[in-house]
Amino acid sequence: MDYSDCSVRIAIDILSVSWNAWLIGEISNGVVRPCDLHRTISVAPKRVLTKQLGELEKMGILEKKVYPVLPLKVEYYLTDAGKELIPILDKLREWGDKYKEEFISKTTDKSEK
Amino acid sequence: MDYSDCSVRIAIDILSVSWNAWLIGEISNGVVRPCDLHRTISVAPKRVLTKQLGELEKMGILEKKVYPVLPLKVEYYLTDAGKELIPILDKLREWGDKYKEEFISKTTDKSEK
DNA sequence: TCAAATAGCGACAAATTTATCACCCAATGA
DNA sequence: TCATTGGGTGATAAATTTGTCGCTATTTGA
Repeated sequence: MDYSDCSVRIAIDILSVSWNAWLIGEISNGVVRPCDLHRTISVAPKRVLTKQLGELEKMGILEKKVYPVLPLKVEYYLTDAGKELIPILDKLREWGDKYKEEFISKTTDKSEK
Repeated sequence: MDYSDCSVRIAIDILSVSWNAWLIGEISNGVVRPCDLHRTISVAPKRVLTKQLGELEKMGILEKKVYPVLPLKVEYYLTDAGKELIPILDKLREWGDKYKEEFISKTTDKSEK
């Protein structure tokens, strides 16, 4: 997988990484502090979320705000690039809702290991 | 990564797997025979494309037509579910086109290992 | 008879991604 | 003083995904 300057790939690569889509969704929903994100997406290891938040910031999807108060307060916001991923996530969800059942029935046959 | 009945995830998981997005794109473009797909997506190992075509068929994204002629002729077509991924891929491409430069400049700093 | 084209599979290795574990620092409240 | 909250890191292990290699089969054309 490395048709790396392909526009489609760039977008997919961002959304497909571990918890990114969920993170982006929650942040656009107003859950902007790391500790709250940890609580909300509690199945994801803390370390991983922290790392992803950093990556997404570097990529220009998120913007980090650090308030110089104590206890330290940090917030992440979507950049314009990040905001424009939301309608795409909505489309993906629509597609998923529509075909989920069919999809699950077709792929959950034998194995189940 | 296993919020597995999540609609968004299901769609992303399909598109993010190795050559799937490209395969779907080519097929919707009229490149429907395995041998032609191999030639078109020549950077991808033959074995991998074959496997993915099978997976996409099982998932209900592709439909396989085998013509009982020799030399054996096989064609893959998009199902309705598959066709409905095309506009989403277009949106992803649009997003990528718009933010690609910015993205690349922000992520191609140090490392380069 | 042999090479080439078409379609495909199994087993294993390499690479990448995710997760785990144990830490650091600062400040607050009991 | 000690546990708790909030933010974060480094090293390494586990898991998953991708890729490699070598095969099988059939038929056509040289």
